[in-house]
Amino acid sequence: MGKGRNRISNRIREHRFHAGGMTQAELAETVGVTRQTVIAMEQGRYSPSLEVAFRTARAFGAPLTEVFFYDEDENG
Amino acid sequence: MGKGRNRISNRIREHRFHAGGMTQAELAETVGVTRQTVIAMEQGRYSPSLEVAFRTARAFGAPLTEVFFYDEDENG
DNA sequence: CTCCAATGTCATAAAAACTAGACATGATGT
DNA sequence: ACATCATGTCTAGTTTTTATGACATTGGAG
Repeated sequence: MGKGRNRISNRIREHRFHAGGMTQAELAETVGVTRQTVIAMEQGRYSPSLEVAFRTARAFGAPLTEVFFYDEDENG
Repeated sequence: MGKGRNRISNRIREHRFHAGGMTQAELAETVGVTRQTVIAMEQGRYSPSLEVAFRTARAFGAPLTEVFFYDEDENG
């Protein structure tokens, strides 16, 4: 969907560090995606599929809504 | 992604009816997607993007995790 | 019965997510 | 200096999501 910038933000990085310094590669394997996907996701370059989002949150033992956020502003 | 069946389930239909009989077409316009997307999503034929999932939940005034569910069984 | 709204299907095509591999850089360690 | 790990970039390709439009079915209302 992406006309302009992404309305989705996340705290993947914080969760990785909080999880004892889990690397992007480790997270990727746990989630079942490639390292590239983790990097792009973490940088907010695109919003992942709901399934990947759920598995990512689950990798941290956190609910999805504590890892991903919908920034609502303007036209909504 | 998507080898076997979908691990994502949802209660979109229940929320639609609970929201005073909101139609699929109305939901589609509120969310900003087409009617087809709502139908496929509601039937669980695929897991939507996180952004669409957030907007869908928001259309019901409910948190994402009350509309979409990650069914974890086997090889998680 | 006829009209219409709501749901659903099918096919085609564009856009976005995701994969795979090569390569660059900064930090850390030997 | 050399090796290694973690991060990040780039290009190119596959898969999935999403759009568009045409059409079938069901149920209710006039």
